[in-house]
Amino acid sequence: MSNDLDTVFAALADPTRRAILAMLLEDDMAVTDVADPFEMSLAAISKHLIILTKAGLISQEKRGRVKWCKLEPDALRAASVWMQGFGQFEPVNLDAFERFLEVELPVTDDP
Amino acid sequence: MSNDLDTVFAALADPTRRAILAMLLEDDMAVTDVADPFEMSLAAISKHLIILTKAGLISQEKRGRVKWCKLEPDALRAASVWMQGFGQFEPVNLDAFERFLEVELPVTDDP
DNA sequence: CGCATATTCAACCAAATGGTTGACCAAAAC
DNA sequence: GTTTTGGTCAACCATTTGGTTGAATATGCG
Repeated sequence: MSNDLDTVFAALADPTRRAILAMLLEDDMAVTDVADPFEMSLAAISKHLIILTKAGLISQEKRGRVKWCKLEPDALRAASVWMQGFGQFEPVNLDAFERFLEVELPVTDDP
Repeated sequence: MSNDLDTVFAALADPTRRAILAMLLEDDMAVTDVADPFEMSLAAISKHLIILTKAGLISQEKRGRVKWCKLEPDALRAASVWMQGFGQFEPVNLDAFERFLEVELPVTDDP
């Protein structure tokens, strides 16, 4: 039984894609600008964006020759709901979130 | 073991592994009993359990010839925290996040 | 128009993933 | 002891993944 959690979690499993999501958290971006800080080819980033789109994590809208990418947090929320099934979480740990921001957000260092 | 988001999300991306986690939510289980409801081989389930262990989502303890599997929600918690960053706020705002925590998620003791 | 820019497509590649079998080892049961 | 049970290991296989290039397709600009 393959549901959309498969694609959402698989999309989140790649550090490049998580870095892209972090970038889109700040603002909508064109594909070329998303690709800019990464060392890989534009085609590779384009593929990552397609994966994120199929997972519903972002949406892409073409205006002119520029395709704009926009964060769509609803899919993340769905995954989060799945996790609530494991309801034994302690409340969200702020320290962990801050550590995430320090480690994950500087996308220029991303492998 | 590792709380790396890569391995945690990759582990969660497989429906068999999510089903295993759901089973372990009810109680600790031996490897053979985990494998029982699935149609695949015991070796395949054993591999899935190793992946879950490496992701830190479960732990395995051998008592006698039986290896017991136990849910370890810490890694899930880390992933959940990561997702909260996207689900709740448009621009990441730590102050707002902290305020949100105080209002919406009052700290309680370990359940 | 002619050319640059933005993005994808197609073919290819190496490595990882998810599964299978059969041999193997340790612990328990008879 | 011998056999059964619990579980992993090793080798293999098919498919997917993440990346590369180079060509192709639009769109905008001078």
